Amino acid sequence: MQPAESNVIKLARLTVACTHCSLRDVCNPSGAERSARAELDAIVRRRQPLARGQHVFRAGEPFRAIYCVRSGCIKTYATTDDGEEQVTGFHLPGELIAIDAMGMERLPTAAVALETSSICEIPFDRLNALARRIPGLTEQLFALLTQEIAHYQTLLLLVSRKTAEARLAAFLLSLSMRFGRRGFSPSEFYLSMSRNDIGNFLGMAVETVSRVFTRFDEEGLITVRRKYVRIHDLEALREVAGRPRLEHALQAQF
Amino acid sequence: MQPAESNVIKLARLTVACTHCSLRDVCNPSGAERSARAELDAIVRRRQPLARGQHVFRAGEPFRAIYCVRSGCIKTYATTDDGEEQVTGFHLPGELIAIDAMGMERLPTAAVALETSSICEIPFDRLNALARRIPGLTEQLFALLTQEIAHYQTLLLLVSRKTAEARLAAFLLSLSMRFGRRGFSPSEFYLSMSRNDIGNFLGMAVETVSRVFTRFDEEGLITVRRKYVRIHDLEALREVAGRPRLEHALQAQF
DNA sequence: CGATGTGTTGAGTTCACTCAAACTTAGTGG
DNA sequence: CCACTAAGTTTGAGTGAACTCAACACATCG
Repeated sequence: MQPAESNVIKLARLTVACTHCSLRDVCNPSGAERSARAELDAIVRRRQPLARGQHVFRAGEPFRAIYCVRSGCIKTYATTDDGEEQVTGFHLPGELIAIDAMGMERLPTAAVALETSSICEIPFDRLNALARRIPGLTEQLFALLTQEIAHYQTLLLLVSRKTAEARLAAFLLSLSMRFGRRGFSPSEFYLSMSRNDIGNFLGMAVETVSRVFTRFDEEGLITVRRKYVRIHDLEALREVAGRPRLEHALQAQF
Repeated sequence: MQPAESNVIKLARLTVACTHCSLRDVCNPSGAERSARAELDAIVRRRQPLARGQHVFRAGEPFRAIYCVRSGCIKTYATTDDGEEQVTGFHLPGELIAIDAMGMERLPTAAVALETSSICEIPFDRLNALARRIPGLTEQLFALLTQEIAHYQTLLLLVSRKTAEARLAAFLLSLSMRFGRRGFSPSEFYLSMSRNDIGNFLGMAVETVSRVFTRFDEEGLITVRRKYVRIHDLEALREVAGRPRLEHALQAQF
């Protein structure tokens, strides 16, 4: 009984991951969606589920494939020459990782599971071969890369122009939206990343992350208890996320 | 006499821009460099020189081409919903702009000349057509995009983990390296961007930019007078650029 | 030669950091 | 099963780097 039920859950989650996958509408522009989708499916490989703390890949390894998260949560991070780490993203089911390595020899970032996670592997050479035959696929890959660039532009703006409160609000809104889009609750979820990871990602100290969480809780915007988060006032959170840090510099722009 | 001399200079600069262009080794991997280069040359269009303050394009315009800076300096910037600006880069001769729009409908960032500048236009549809015939070109375009992503990862790390001094030192080093690579002096150059632009780009107030410049000058690292900069101690500057901001958070990583 | 924009310098303030300690939870072995 | 440990989180106190506001200096230009 237990195994059966767990299978049901797994299948449900896998379906979610597939129908909401970032590669889902890879072939929409061209008419021949059906066959293209089938071909894409054929080259995708399911990998063994990863336990918390296991790496999908490490920085510097040769780049061979891109990956799609099916369930769980994957953290990606870059390491600098002087050993510093910068968390570059948290990836939920349906989202792709290692796309920042397309066209590179080696992976610039590492990826590690924050909880038990399952992923799909899409060998890059086979994807490339497919792209040569399917019109529109290359354009879709370009689009994925430019979306990645847009992600960094947003993040940069967030970190350099916004207060700690605005950053965390934006972070929660981002998670909410992405959970919602994938069929999970947008107002209630568990944070699989530590306060340390959040702080690193948003460029603030762990203590500040913790303090801002409690402040939001006290103000009634959210309820937070450790990993659990419930968003009460989405609109107020949006208002907070918009608050700029450099009032002065902004005035000077106009 | 004057016109002739100015022509000589112009030609020299153009040559610099071409032999050091980012698209220069676009076709190296495949053997047929020569013909590919010629074909690429054929689709490149020279545009009228731009005066200071003139836009190459604005955010939201339909994306049709990527551009290569031949001379001068181009600033790119993103604008958010709430009207805030984020300078995303300064582009020197030989560097490409609008590559963050490849595969998008519309341009996400705007580009404006900071001084009299000349640029090349490479229509994207023709580049795509070329890519279909020349093996390796698509991979090169992917590489350009991932380099752009790497640029943002670096910038993010810089803004979120480094002190104001480290940011400005890194900024100067970046300019120095890029000028040097393009055949200009790596130790002596003019900043065509304002303090405001620098501050915006690096996420710090104008006054701080100014103060750090004078501090570097007093310490003998550089000589700075308005737009003019001369780097005296490259190694010391590298040392400063490496200084992290969050000593605490970093220790917690290990 | 004022005018305007850009850059510099000074004074005071504040937000987020560091250091320190207490508390909570999850995991481990007696 | 519970004490014990380790890791992660929260809370408190004090500090400092970078911000804001304000005034001044310098350059460019009609």
